[in-house]
Amino acid sequence: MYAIAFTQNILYGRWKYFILWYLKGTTRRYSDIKNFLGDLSQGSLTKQLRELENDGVIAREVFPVVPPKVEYSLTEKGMKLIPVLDMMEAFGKEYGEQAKSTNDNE
Amino acid sequence: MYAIAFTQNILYGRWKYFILWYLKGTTRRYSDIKNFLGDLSQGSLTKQLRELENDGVIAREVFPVVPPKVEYSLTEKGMKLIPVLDMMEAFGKEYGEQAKSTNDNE
DNA sequence: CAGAATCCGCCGCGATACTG
DNA sequence: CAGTATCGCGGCGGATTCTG
Repeated sequence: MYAIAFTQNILYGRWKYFILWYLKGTTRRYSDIKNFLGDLSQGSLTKQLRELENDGVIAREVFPVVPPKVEYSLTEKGMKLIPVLDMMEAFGKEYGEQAKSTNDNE
Repeated sequence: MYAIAFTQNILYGRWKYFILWYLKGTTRRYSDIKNFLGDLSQGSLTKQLRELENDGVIAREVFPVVPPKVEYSLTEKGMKLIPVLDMMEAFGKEYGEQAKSTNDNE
């Protein structure tokens, strides 16, 4: 049961789910991720990315070019989290959408 | 994709996962849950339970007896979250235990 | 472009005390 | 036994500024 705590700890963070979701099956640049998430600051994003990297679920590749270029992708370990995301999305689709029929603020 | 946010919001909380996990397939009393989780205070537990109840994933039944008795159980909606918990547990079992062999930083 | 470093506000959570 | 009410802290996340 404490296995859940381990997983929860990795995913605990406001943007972790979205980052992983966005990296699903693709490699993304730092600016792409930031642009996708939109609302968060660079400091927060970098922090979340570092944590995910430290937990071994995403990989960070730096290209030594003049305009800095850094790409992020899921590791093997990170891909194992996709089923979790899929289950969460399925649940949200079943129960979440109907609640925002005429209400779509924010 | 915002469906994930919906699910995340329901599960966001330090003890939500454990509470749902503990209620999986069973009805439990308030004191049972508290005893199971151990470390948290009554105030925190009640708050988490109220939130879960408000989100419609657990049901609360009060028995009007002299020593108060309240039982909690998963609703149909709550049972739909079990796959998420199972996926998280599977991931944690695969990666969590082996990682804590000799490494215990912070 | 992709950070690092710093400061700050919020609130989630815990501790405590009190109640029916 | 199962709460409610209040207070306070710690830590996450956000905003800003500065770098290579």
